[in-house]
Amino acid sequence: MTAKNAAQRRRAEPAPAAVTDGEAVGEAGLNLRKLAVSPTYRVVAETIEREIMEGRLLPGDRLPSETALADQLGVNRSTAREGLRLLEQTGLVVRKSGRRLHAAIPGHEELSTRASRALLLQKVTFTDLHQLLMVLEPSAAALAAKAISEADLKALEENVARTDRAVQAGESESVTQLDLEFHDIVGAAIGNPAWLLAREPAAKLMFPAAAPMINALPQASRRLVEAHRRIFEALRDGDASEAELWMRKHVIDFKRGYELAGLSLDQPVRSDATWKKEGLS
Amino acid sequence: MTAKNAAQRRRAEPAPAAVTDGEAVGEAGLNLRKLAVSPTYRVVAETIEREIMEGRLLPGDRLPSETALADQLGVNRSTAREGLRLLEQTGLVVRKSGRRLHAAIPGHEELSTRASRALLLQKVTFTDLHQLLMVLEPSAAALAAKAISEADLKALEENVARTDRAVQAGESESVTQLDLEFHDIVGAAIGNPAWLLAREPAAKLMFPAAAPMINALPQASRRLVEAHRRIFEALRDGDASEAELWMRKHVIDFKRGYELAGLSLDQPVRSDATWKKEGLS
DNA sequence: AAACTCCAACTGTCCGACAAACGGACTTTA
DNA sequence: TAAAGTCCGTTTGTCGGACAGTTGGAGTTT
Repeated sequence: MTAKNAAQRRRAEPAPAAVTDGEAVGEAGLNLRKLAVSPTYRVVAETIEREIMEGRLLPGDRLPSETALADQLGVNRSTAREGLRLLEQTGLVVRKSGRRLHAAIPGHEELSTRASRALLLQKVTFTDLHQLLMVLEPSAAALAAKAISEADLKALEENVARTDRAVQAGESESVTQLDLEFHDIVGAAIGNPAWLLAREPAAKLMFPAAAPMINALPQASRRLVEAHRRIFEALRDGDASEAELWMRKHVIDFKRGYELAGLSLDQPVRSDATWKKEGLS
Repeated sequence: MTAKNAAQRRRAEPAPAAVTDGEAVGEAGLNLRKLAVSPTYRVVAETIEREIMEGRLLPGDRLPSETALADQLGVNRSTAREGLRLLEQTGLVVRKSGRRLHAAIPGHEELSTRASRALLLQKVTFTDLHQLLMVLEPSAAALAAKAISEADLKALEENVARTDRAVQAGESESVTQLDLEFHDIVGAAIGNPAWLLAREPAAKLMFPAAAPMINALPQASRRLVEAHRRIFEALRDGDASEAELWMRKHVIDFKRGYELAGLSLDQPVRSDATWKKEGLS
């Protein structure tokens, strides 16, 4: 073997794990601190996490093999693995090409998926989502007008074209998907990660929730395309207030359509499509 | 033993785990699908996750013991554990009273902590955060004016008083903390989980980032208290536009102060205080 | 009914094993 | 010589089994 049995000397000693202190005592009196122990696997995770947060492990770097890691930290491989599983879910480590683990920074993709899920469980209503997006989306359009790139414009144009076709064909599934994509592109065009993170979880729930509406009200989807086109043109021309205006109309219209389709605004939204193919890979 | 060796019959058979299919083939041709396997521990996690998402496991319910779980799913306890670790990080299961695991719905607390961390790693700038909150906070104030509860009003009033004292005492640490809290209360007052989730990660980073400013510019913190007080009064009186107005002033002023204090707007924000005591428990 | 005792059931860790997949070095072929 | 093919050491995924320390209750005593 290479250099395996490094810190493994303490034989089978299931000690209550390391000690991460709670808080120092506020006032005078006893010099004790509420000592809180974390299970070792968490300490492992936190250790690696720190390595990444503090830049000693850069995104893309390969992590040590499980055995090596366990060895360095002086824990059993099983324990180290549990720690890795924690990080894996956080998105701080990812599987590149199947096996090997690499350090990474969690993208908004993973975060917003989890956030959406949480919102679902918290029984957000359509009204809740709409209230938020009613504020965010028009501003997003305005901001995007100043910052959008050629590439994004092109993507938008194509999106509008495809949405148009999907509407003609009456494919409600595709329409909602493309609708979501349209708004995502606008949001991303601002180039502000915080913004993206703020809108995406809600958007992911609200836009797909409208699938039934597309079926019920054919003219709704036609208005949708119209609005998208106007927004696209405004963005192309760098006309912030026009973009904002149409986006606002669009979002308002969206709610109206939802109501007209007989969908209840204050019921918790259902998930459906969102989760179908959402494997963690 | 009770009923342990249930599905354990297949002896040590490290099969490549279950098969969660990729996507069906789009066009004609081969009837194959890109088959993607997930490791068993993920399948375990996804299974339990589904139980929770679909309401068969309600928040608060005790999960089966690890052994029982492993038994039911026909996997080894170690594997089941790894699955649990995934869920643990997601917040879908929590430790109530130390040991036993209970189902839960992830609160905005955990989500926004992770989101903030991600934003840090993505090197968000102060400008980014401000751009978002500049849109969200004023609207939040306006919406809160219509919806705020007595309890929240009381909390706000107290917060303002304490902030006032902290400013007098020149405790910049407390001031930023209280500032953050003030805005959190306003955000929460709307009673919209989606809203909370949207603003919190950014708020958690932006407001604390101003600690140095409080020290450098004493009058800045005085203006801060003044603004908070005005906002509180407007909310108390149900005056939406006044609340919005002052919140907007306040947020604008915040940025000005930041600049005047010589802090650079387009540098990635640093973490500091945010992470110090952020253990996962 | 409240307080106390005690034990079975759990969790946290560790050890050891092994099949399958992967990655990279080495060899053969065009 | 570069492309294609082969082979073997690593590494990951799973499994089985063990054991110390805690904990939640059942059962008992006050």
